[in-house]
Amino acid sequence: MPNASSAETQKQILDVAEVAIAKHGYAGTTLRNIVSQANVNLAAVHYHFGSKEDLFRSVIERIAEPIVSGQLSALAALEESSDGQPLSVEDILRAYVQPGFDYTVHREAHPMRAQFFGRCRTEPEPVQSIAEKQFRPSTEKFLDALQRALPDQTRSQLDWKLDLVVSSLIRTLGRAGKPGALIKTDTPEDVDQALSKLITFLVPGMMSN
Amino acid sequence: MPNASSAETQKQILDVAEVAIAKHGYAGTTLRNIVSQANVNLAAVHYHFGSKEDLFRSVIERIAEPIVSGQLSALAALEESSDGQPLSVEDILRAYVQPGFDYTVHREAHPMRAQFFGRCRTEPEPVQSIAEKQFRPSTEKFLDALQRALPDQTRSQLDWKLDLVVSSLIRTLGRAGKPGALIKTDTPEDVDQALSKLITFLVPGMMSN
DNA sequence: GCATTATTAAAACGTACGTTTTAAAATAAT
DNA sequence: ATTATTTTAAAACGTACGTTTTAATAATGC
Repeated sequence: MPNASSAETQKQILDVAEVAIAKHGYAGTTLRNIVSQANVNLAAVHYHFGSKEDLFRSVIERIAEPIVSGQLSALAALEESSDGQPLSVEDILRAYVQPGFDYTVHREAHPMRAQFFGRCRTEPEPVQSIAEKQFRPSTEKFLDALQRALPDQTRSQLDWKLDLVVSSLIRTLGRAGKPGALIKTDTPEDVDQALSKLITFLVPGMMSN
Repeated sequence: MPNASSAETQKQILDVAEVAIAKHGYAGTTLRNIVSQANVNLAAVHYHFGSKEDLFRSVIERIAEPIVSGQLSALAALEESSDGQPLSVEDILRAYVQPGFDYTVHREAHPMRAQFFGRCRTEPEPVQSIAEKQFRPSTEKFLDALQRALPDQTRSQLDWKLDLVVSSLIRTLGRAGKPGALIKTDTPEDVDQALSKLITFLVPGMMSN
């Protein structure tokens, strides 16, 4: 029966691990570095999570969940209010991209979170598979929606196009604040404008055949 | 005065290091793993390159050079044959993307090369800076060309757009052969068709304002 | 209160890392 | 041919890794 301080310890480890992995990658992140920043004992990682890889898995799951459920509910809300008419590509992409923007820029989330996602798509196995597995349910539903909106495009075409949308989203979020980036500051106006520009950049390519 | 076998040793180290870093990242790649695969002595790395970081620098430089010079000569050829008329966005993007396709898919280069580029844009410093420095001269020239072709767009807009083009290029190359990827096989027809589809996807967004 | 469990703490385990050192072998120069 | 130099080889250096073990402390159940 876990107590309050146990949950705190776990949260501190997860918080620090998330940023550390985003900054230095999985192999470049050491447990000793994590526990030092988190002010917990080294053995706590194995006690609460089992191993370094299991800790990584927990970090990914915790991060992905709110984004995936945000995407799914945004899509559901769209379909709810459309009364069976096909959705526009722009609306679909917005629903897909918006939660990532919200959770990495607007809200409490650490700005390093986008960097973390970028790493999830380039790190060696099993990191890639673990991350992809987390997002698959959402990806499938959005591909279905895109297929209905763009019936003259093949599924495989939509596959790689949506994959490039994700690449663009991650890159945009990860470069926020850096010189030449689309997102200049983290003010809501800046972020909303950036989101619109990103959508404007992506939608025409999505529709072109 | 280096001899023939010295150059061979260096090449073997560079070849193996390139693939290893692409697969496992900088921190995940060990010198002992490299020299074991390359059949050279551990001390040879420090003797020929100085340190692990210097080796990494050498790998990046060797890979970037042919691509950058390919991009620059393609752009120069375009401007040569256009007699001062503005270039089309499609032609510019083709000149920019083509060398990457050639050197990572068509030719002798290892298919892991695209993965390597992807890593260069996400790995911690100083890796990112080293890589970006290699491509900057080409990037600047292409931004100039895009600015002439799209005078109604701001430079900062072209900045992040071209950056997303690079992201899409790298992602497309890195996923070649995997399920759902744009590049299905490494046959010239497949690759050329994939390049055209990628350009078709990117050009409209590049022009939209 | 006492026994039991859950959690933290500290130390040590074996392994592997990047690097340096020392010496041997191969190559080039005179 | 013999010196001088370059390159390879082997071993060791100090450090740090993920993990395990052992013990102490804090919380819970009866």
